[in-house]
Amino acid sequence: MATTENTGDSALARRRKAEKPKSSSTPRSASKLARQRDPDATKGRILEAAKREFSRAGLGGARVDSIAARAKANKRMIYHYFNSKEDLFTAVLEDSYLGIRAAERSLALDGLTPQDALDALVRFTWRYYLENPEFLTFVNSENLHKARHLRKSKALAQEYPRFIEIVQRIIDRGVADGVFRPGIDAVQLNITIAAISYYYLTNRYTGSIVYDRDLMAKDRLEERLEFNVETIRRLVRADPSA
Amino acid sequence: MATTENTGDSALARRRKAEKPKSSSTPRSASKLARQRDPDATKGRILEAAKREFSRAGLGGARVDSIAARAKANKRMIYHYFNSKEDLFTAVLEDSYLGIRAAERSLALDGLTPQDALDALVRFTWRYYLENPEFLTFVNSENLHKARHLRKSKALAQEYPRFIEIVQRIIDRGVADGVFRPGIDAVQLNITIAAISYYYLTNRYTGSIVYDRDLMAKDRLEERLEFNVETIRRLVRADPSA
DNA sequence: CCCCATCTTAACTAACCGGTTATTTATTTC
DNA sequence: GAAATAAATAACCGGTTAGTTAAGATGGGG
Repeated sequence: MATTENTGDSALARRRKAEKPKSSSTPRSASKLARQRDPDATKGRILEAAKREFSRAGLGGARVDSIAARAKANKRMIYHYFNSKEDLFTAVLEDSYLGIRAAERSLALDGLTPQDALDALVRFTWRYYLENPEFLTFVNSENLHKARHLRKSKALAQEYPRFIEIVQRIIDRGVADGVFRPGIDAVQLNITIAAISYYYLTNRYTGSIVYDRDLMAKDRLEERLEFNVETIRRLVRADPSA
Repeated sequence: MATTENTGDSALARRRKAEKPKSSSTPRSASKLARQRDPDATKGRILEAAKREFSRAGLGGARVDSIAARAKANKRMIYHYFNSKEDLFTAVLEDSYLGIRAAERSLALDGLTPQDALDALVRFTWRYYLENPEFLTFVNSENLHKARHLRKSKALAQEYPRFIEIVQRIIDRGVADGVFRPGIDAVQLNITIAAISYYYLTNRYTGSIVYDRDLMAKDRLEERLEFNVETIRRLVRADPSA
């Protein structure tokens, strides 16, 4: 669990922890019920609450009042810090995306053999989706809205190229070593690695009915992960003919 | 295209076409603006309109007024025939599910070699999702709601067992012939076949941004389909050791 | 110590939305 | 052909929702 380093904190919360023991340590009047001011904390609580609410019901189903209540903030604060419901959704999306990328970078795959690196990436993807199911909901929601928010996000634009390079490097090393077959497209492979975990987990409810098994039972989850590792191994394996 | 036999008609519409030249062919008073009565047609129009509206915006985002307008029916008719928005969604879901199963049955895979049958199933799955994108939206929407509607549907309960048998039979034949490796779980294989098409197509919008390519360009689609066929072939292939 | 930008709150509103009521009109039944 | 039934319509309702107003609280800078 700790391996993915996901603490449930938003990127904003992470930043705050690291950089800010600034706001004078002992608030003068911690007396009574008078709420202390802490803009960063308020903003952070709103973002975290929004994450949960958007995850629960999607962009359309989420209620701004619920977010405010959950964040223990006044609704006006949401509009003060995030301008609109859609902009708040965009912020959540960005934070979430940066979260998975940060976790991915911490894997240090370059130190592993190509096969181990690929296995590790498959296992990481599975684990991350399993432990952060809201990420799947956001991606679904965003696609329902034709990526309207993602398209406008400048913050993420620079992340994409770096991201596909991870898989490309593994493939290149594997082909050079002769353990992977040549000609594998990095994008197709990456999509496939995501797909086999994503589909199983995002469709956990209908899947459990259609296939008449509890897809989320512990044994079933382990079984699926091993199946996925095997699927990708076979996909990249060099043909024994040569 | 015609191969999947999908005409865009609902199951209800299909039934009506086949069984009902009953309602006397020439309506007596087609005069003026007086709206003719046609319960089946009205119900069918509502279902079709609901399909489009739910597909556009999901259960939460769909507007009952929009459905009524699109169906050229009075809103009250929706409640007359379908009781509630949620029941209407359930009806759409059932119709959609029966649609893909009907198309699947018409494939007649038992007449093919195991390898050809599996290829055909992969191609069918891809084509069906591509031509009926609303199906993907419904599954997503339903999972966001934890399969609340699907669970209650009696009409579909009997479909599920028959459905997994299709893949199981292909596997059994392939293993018997020695072309497939033994020990492949039919459910895992089926999930994987669905996953590699589903993920690519349902995440077409975010995917096109993240991977910086138009995933829906004609060449890209063909490329992906062939990649998927190859992925499944390698997954089931008997190991050359024996 | 006081000004003033920033943070925070409660109350408000205009539009929307799922569902209903009351009524009319067409079709079937006997 | 009258009574009964089913289909269709328009107008309406109560509750909800995203977003706003206006005013007060707070605290850092001068």
